[in-house]
This record gives sequence, structure tokens and C-alpha cells, in this order.
Amino acid sequence: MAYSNPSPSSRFIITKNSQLNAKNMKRRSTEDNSSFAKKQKIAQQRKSLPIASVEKRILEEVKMNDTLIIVGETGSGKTTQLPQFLFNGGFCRDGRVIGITQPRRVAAVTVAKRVAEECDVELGQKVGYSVRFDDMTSSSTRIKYMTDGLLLREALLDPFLSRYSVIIVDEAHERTVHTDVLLGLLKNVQKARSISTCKESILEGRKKANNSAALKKEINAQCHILLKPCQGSKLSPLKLIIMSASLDARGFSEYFGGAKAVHIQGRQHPVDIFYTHHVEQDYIDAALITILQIHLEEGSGDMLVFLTGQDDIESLQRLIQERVRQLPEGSQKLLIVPIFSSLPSEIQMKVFKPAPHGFRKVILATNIAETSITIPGIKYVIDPGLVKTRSYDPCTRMESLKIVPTSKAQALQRSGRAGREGAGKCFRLYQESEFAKLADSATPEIKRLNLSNVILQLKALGVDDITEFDLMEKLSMRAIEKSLEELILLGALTADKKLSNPVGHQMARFPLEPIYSKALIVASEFNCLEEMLITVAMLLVDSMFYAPREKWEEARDKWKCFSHVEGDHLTLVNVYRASAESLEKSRLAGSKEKTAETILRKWCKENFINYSSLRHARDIHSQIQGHVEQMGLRISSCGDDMLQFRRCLTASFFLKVALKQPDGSYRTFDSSQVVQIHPTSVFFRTKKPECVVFNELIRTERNYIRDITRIDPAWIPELAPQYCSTQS
DNA sequence: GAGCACTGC
Repeated sequence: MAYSNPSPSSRFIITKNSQLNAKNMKRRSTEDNSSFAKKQKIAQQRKSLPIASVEKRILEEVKMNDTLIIVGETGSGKTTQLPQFLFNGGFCRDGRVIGITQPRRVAAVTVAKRVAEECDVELGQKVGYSVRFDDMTSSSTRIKYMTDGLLLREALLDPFLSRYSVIIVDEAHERTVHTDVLLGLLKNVQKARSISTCKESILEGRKKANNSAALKKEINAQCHILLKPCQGSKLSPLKLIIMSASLDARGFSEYFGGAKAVHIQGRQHPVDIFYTHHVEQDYIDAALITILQIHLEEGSGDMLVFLTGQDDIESLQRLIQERVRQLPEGSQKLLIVPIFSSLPSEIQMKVFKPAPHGFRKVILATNIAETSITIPGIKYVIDPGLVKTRSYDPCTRMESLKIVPTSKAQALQRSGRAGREGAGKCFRLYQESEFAKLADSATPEIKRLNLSNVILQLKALGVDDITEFDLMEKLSMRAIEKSLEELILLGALTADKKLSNPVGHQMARFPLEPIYSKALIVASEFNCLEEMLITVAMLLVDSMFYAPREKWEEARDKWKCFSHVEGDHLTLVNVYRASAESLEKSRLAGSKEKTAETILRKWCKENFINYSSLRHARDIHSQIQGHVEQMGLRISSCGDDMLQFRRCLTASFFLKVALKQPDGSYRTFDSSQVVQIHPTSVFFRTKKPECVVFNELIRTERNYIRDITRIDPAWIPELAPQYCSTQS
């Protein structure tokens, strides 16, 4: 395949970074046990970071500006260093805390560990992290890394985030729902806290004012906040720092009323970008040819290929293996390593293993390698320019997975993966003219989601009118209306769109989508909360069943043992209970030396269950059980009375019902979509029930419903009268 | 008859 050299203007990856202080780059040296040498090494590394030279200036800017935008390129050191600068600059006086949010758990955890090491303190003391299921903080924590979703949860308990003197929102350019909602909230909190500090002085100055109610009104109008006024507590102003990669700094600045933006250089090796001369019809084939071309013509170094999904990865893997046999005798061999999220983690780990001598590693990856996983040793990136994304149609309540072109930001992120350890090359399987046509950044997640959860959370935070809430992205009225309607049908909101009591408040407290919270609350009335806790935990986890292709038959026999005649929900309950039983048995047998982990791992292996998925479900289960207990809901089991459980599913999942059509397909009751039963369902091969509830409605090649249980259609008007009255 | 990208509370 022929590649054109790009025009200089498009080589912007190279421009700023090419002559960077590559000679200053510190390579991880061999193990060093002397703690003094270690400290010295850390100090040296810190000093060599681009951000180190601007410490004073940044501190000044933070002191002078309430909100600061920091544009930091990869490798600038902003995430690890800035909080330390602020700590040393006195921002943690009086026990106040610096909070740094990350979109992902691993990032929060690993960065906190690194910073604790740099500060030479025990993790969880001065420096700590807090993510779901894992809190490493204490009362002495002053620099706290966390996920953005967790800070949102904290805001429900402490609406003014009063412990924090500074909040740093890192990776804001990723625009996750959590980040977007958090930014809106922080804007309000900041306003409220600055008003709170001057409130007293206003009151003082207007002591003579005759109408205190009018004054209160005035203050609240000034706040333009949607938070309830704080009760006499004195709060210090809140500093906000928004950190982003370069493309959209202006958007953040405008959103924060023209906030000042500071640029910090990165430290990345140069990456040469190549485009194709012609349009490639078949990107799998184009990728195959490019891989072979690189292998035969370019120097050593591993390759990373970005593909859209498991299917692409597996078919390209087969194609490469066929072609590799035809390679000339004695040439270097190729080691193909696939990676995508539904692979069990022990298989995912293979990407980190260096290729054996005489092999060149080719990693076939989904988006997981774009941000979530950083693979060392990559010198060549192949980017077809496509990505599979999820979107949501509020009218049909259907999700879809579509393959769309990447954004410019994503293309940059991907090519950057080739320049982490040395100069690299990126081959984009499209023409340079196409790159110019790409959107700057991907559609923010909040535009592609069911808004019910966001709206419920905001209501719980005191935001009554969603359309008044200042988000970076304007939400569609249609999407808002549909979600409000859903929340009313679920009983979270009253007819006049106020949070209902107690159901709405309870639902908002669960870290779950509203429909699952509803199911738990209803289940306590139907005496099947024990089963529903398990069901919800299991439904929230992906890819519970996993088997390599060659063991497919064996696995299916194992899975058959779990299947339940009434459907997938109870099948999942069976899996959960079987695993718990095996754990219990081992304990009774007195195998004390074995940990729960080793017992469960063994059980999972024998039954072709994904251990990390089961582990995740167990974590969710214990967390939501805690919430349920706190709320005083009664946890009881329906025993063998599965009728009760299925009726309970109907009472909560009535928006997700499908009826069988004469031709054997199904039609959703809510929006009359023609849908098929997903191949993973227990009903895929058996006799099809007349009427089902489902967990998920998703469009891929076809419209599919997933996780299905048989119900009686006559139950719907009985158990969801509020819904049926709106259907006529 | 055939299959879901990635996060997060």
C-alpha cells in the first residue's frame, strides 16, 4: 500500500514535541534498594518534568483566578505534580483537602500510589484515593484522588463539598457524563461558596435593611444557584482547576465565563503520520497489508492495530496467521495478541509480556488500548479511523452500537501510542483529506445516553428545572421529556416532576440506573429482595460467560446446568448461588489455607465463568445490600415461588416488555419495535414464550433484546396500572 | 438461526 507523506501543517504531533528534551528522559533503571538513592531519583525525575519549571507561575495563577483551565499535553506531569504544588502552596491549611478527579478507577489508584511515593508517605495518609469499592483515605488525607462519579456521590451528602479547598477535574476533554454533570455542579458550588463567604458581609452592610426576606431573596437571586442556601456555616471559596488535552480549551474557558487558560508543554517522542493515497474499501484487508508491509520493511518494534470489535479482531487474526505461513523462511515471526474488554483479565495481561526472541508483537485492540490500557514497546500504530460507539434513541428507548469515524482528538490519541518510548510511526488507513473532515472531538456521552439517571441525580441535588441547569452541552428537550416521563412512571417523580417521598429519594441514593433501584424497592414488597439483589448485581456486569472457541462445546454443557426454564434473570441467580455455594462448601470442608479468591477462581475456571465479572457482581451485591439495609428494606427470599419474582420483574420492568408475533419475532410493547431474542438467551434455542420482560434493547446487526424472562401479559395492567393508562 | 466499543457510582 502506498502512503503519502503528510503536508507539514498536518504533522502537528511532531511540531512541538520533536526536539523535546528526549535526552532528559529517564529510563527506569535497574532495581535500586537504597532508599536514599530512590528518593534522589524521584526528586530528579520530578525536576525533569515540563511542569516543574512553571511551578511558581501556576501557583500564582491559581491564587489569582478562582477557575483556571490547564492545557497539558501527555507527559507534562500535571496530574502528579500540581496537587503537590498546591499542598506546598498552603491550600491544605485548616485540614482542607485538594480533590483530583479522574474518569477511570485505575488512573485514580495508580496516580495516588505514585504521588504517595513521591511524597514519601504511606498511601492513605497525606495522599490517598477513593474509588467505588476501594477507599484508601483517612482523616489525615489532604491530597485525594478519586473518580469523578464518586465526587458526584459525595455531593449528594455534602452539597457544598465543604472539605475541599481546590477541586481539579482531570481529563475533562474526555467529556464523560460524570465529568459534564460534575462541571455544572462545581460551577454552582463555587458560586454558592463565594456568596456564602460574602453573605455575612452583605448582611452586615445591610443590617438596616427593613426586609430580611427581600434580602434573602436578593442573595439567592445573585447566587443563581440551585442549591439550598447553606445554613449559617462559613465556607471558604472553592478553587477550580480544569485540566484538558489541547483541542478544546476554548470551550472550557467560555463555559467558565472566560476563565484563564494556561498551556503546559508535554514530553512525547515524535510520531510520523502517514495517510493512504486512495480510499480503502476494506479496512481489515488494508490493515493486513499494512501489518505485513511494516513487518517486512520497517525496523524492529511492536505494532498496535485499532479495530472496532471482537469480530474484526478475530477475523484479522485468522487472516494474519494464514499469510504469515507464506513469509520467507528465516524471517522474524509475528506474535498476534488480541485484546478487548470482554476477555478475561488473565488473557488481557498477555499484551504486557514482551515478545519472545525472534518475534515481533502485533496487538489487535479495540478502544481499550486508546486510553484505558497503555502497552509498552509500541512503535507502530495502524489506525483505520473507525470506532464502535453506543448511542441511545429516547423515542424508541433503543440503544445502538454503530461504527463511526473517529474524531481528530481520538486519531491523535491513537497515534500518540506510538511515541511513548521513542520515535514512532502511525499509519492512518484513510486519506489526509479525510482527516480534515473529522470532527474535533467525539460527541459527549451525555448526548448519547438515557438521561433518566442524570435527571434523578440532579433532582436529588436540588436542581428542579433541568433545562435551567448550565451544562456544557445543551440537551435535547425530547430526551429530557422522555426521561422525565420514565421517572414519573417509575414513581421517582410526582406528576408535577418533584422528587417523590420516599421512593424518589430512595432511588436517588442507589448507585444504579433508576429502573434497577425501582426493582429493588418493589422487590422488598414482593418478598423477593434476596433474589433481586443478586439479579441486579449480575445484570450490571458484562460477559459473565466466557470460553475460548475451541472449548465452546464443553462450556455450553456447563452453562446448561445453570439455565432456568423461566429465563435469563433466574439463570444468572443460579450462577451466583452456585458460586456462593462452592465457596461455602470449601469453607466448611475446613480448607482454611485457601482464600475466597482461589476457591472462586477455581470454580470459575471449571464452569467457564469470567472471574473478574463474578467478582465485580459480588462487589456490587454487597454494596447495594448495604444501601438496602440502611434504608430498612426487608430482605427476604421467595424460595421456590418464582411466580412472585417474575411478577416483581413485571412491576418494575414494565417499560421493557415484548410480545411474540405470529411469525415468531417479538414486538416491544412500549414502542412497537420488531426485535429478536439475543443468541445468548436461554430462549434462543427453546420454545419462545408469548410475553417477556427484557433488560436491554440494542441494535447491532439486528434489533436484539437481551436478558429475558417469561411473564404473563395479564400482569401488566394489574402491576403497572400507571403505565397502561398512558398507553391507550 | 448467531453474537456488545469503553467507562463509572
